[in-house]
Amino acid sequence: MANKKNTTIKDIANVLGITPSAVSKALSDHPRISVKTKEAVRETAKKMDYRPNRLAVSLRKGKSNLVGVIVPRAKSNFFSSIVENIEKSLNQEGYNVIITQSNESYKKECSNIDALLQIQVDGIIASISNDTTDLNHYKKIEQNGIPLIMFDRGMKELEVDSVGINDYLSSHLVIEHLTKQSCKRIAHIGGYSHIRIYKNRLKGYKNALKKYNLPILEELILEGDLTKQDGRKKMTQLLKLTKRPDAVYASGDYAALGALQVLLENNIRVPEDIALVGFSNEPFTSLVTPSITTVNQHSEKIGQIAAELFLKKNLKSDLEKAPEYVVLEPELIIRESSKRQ
Amino acid sequence: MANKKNTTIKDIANVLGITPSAVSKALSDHPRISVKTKEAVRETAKKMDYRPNRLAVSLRKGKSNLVGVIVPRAKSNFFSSIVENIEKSLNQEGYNVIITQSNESYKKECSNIDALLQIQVDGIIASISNDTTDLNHYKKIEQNGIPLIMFDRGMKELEVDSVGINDYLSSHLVIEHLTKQSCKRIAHIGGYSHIRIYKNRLKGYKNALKKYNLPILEELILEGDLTKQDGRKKMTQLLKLTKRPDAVYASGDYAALGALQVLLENNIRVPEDIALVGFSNEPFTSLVTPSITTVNQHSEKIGQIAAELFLKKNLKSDLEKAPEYVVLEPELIIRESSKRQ
DNA sequence: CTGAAAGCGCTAACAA
DNA sequence: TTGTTAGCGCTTTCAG
Repeated sequence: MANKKNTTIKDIANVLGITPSAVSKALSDHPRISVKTKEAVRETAKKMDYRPNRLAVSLRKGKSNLVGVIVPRAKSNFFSSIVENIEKSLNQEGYNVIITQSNESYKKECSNIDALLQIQVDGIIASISNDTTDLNHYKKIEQNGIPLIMFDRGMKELEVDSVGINDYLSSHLVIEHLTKQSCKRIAHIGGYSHIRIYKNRLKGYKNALKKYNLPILEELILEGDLTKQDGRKKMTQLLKLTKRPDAVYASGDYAALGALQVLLENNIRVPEDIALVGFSNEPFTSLVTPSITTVNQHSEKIGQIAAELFLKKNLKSDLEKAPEYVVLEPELIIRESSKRQ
Repeated sequence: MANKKNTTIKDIANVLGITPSAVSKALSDHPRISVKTKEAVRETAKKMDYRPNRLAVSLRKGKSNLVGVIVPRAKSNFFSSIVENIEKSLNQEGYNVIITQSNESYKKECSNIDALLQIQVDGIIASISNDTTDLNHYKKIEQNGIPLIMFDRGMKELEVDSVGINDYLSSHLVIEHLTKQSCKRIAHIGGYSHIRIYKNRLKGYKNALKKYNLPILEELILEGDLTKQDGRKKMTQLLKLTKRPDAVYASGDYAALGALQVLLENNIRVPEDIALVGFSNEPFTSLVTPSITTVNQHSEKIGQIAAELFLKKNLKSDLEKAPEYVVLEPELIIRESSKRQ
């Protein structure tokens, strides 16, 4: 913080021979201040390079104009694009955004929340880490009386505003596409099912199999953290089966990438022997060979809507209102890894 | 900010029948407070879920315990890994880190700096955007009396603490390797040379060519923003030459990727016809086919050192000290895109 | 239209 | 060992 003393409202007042309160009012364009004074104040403020002390303003107003964002991983293109759009929307409204990442760790998530609450953010926009099952730290946010908005990964136990895509439908699109490629034994590498989106994708997967008269085989349904490592492990496991799958639908692109690597290492042709579909449309899916079919989640939209939900909640400061759930339509992006024809 | 009134130091004082100042001192473990009082205060503080109001503390102390970080792009693995390590180091010291991204835009960089100064961060750790030539906004930071630390991309005009790798040497490693693959016409897709690191890489490139008795050909030296798009453009341009290069050294992995795409689209064999080297060791360089040879910049180290530089400067609050420059050794990672043997 | 004064929550001299 | 007091910079009633 400044060594060189910043000019304060008082300095301006002294220069102009008026009181600090008059300066404050002039600066905030109070109606009962003469135009002449206002102009004088604004002018000397500029001349003296006056910048209001946000700390003081916040302390006084009980509002920091800071919004905290918690993402599981900032590297992921999906999340970073969401963050970008949250920032864009909130900056326009005069908020500054503080980005933190949990690295998929429950512990880091807790400390992030603590840090944000301590900084006195006006609200938190978050996506839950894979590692999180206990939700008490999220309840702290409510207890602080500030809004919480969730995106992508929510939890049914947490009744807060949220935005995400229709995961159930996503699975339907994937399975529909794979059956058209005449796949019959479709495996699913899923995320932890305590997280709603993964649960819904699993549900959609099972339901779609039924719809297309395919059997649901427990040995083909796996659950993990969807990292590249996890994808490798799960694919290796699937290859050990006496009856191998002829398609793999992974609930995340990184897991799909890991699976692809294992397949290629074992000289299994993709998609001819085993077709592959990922989730999230990370940029690398179009870079690898073969390119990976995946589901686009409209990250820009998600960020924007999350910001809007916060603004709405914050404006009304009506935390008791029933939560609003926004659900976007998924889009299947078909690439080489699943196109047999 | 809290609707439900948070407990303050005063509340605790009232409960215990002592004064706020006694509570304050007890909480900060002041030596001249009785152990009994301290215990009582700590206990009721916990019971009442007391959390100090950082705004008030900051206002009072003239120190926010916030450090701002500006990265050109948060998506890039290089930068996100640096940020991760800055966070890790500074959190340990009780600082919270605010991450902002300039998206390689001068304008956004300015507004980021303004935002950070307004939030009253205690220091800023930044890497310059490609788009930036004017440096007045950085001087504002000094004017605010807080330390500025630069990493990776610095500017010679800015005499501040900084950390990066030996770019000059990096180019030498690259050219040495390429000559060993018997490349004779090595093109360079460089970054804007007003940015020091790109200038140094260019210098290293030219110098190494001389060392290996290869001619410096201006038509093989290009300059741009090093995006994938830019890489495509520059590669296309190089292919139009009557005498094509037999190797391309790009100062960034994204540009290398763009170049690779163009090469493959034109059925040019990599590395047999044209060898390719990138810079930064982004994860995708090992994922594409052929995998891309690149330079590892030790991002973890850079983040950690940047944090240390800040702490040192901040501790001494001695902004006048001569700036410290930390230079790390680069490491060439040889992959398929340049291995001819 | 402008000024006086109180106070947001906390800390730190100085007193007692 | 504890209390008193002033004040960080700003906003906001309430008077004038």
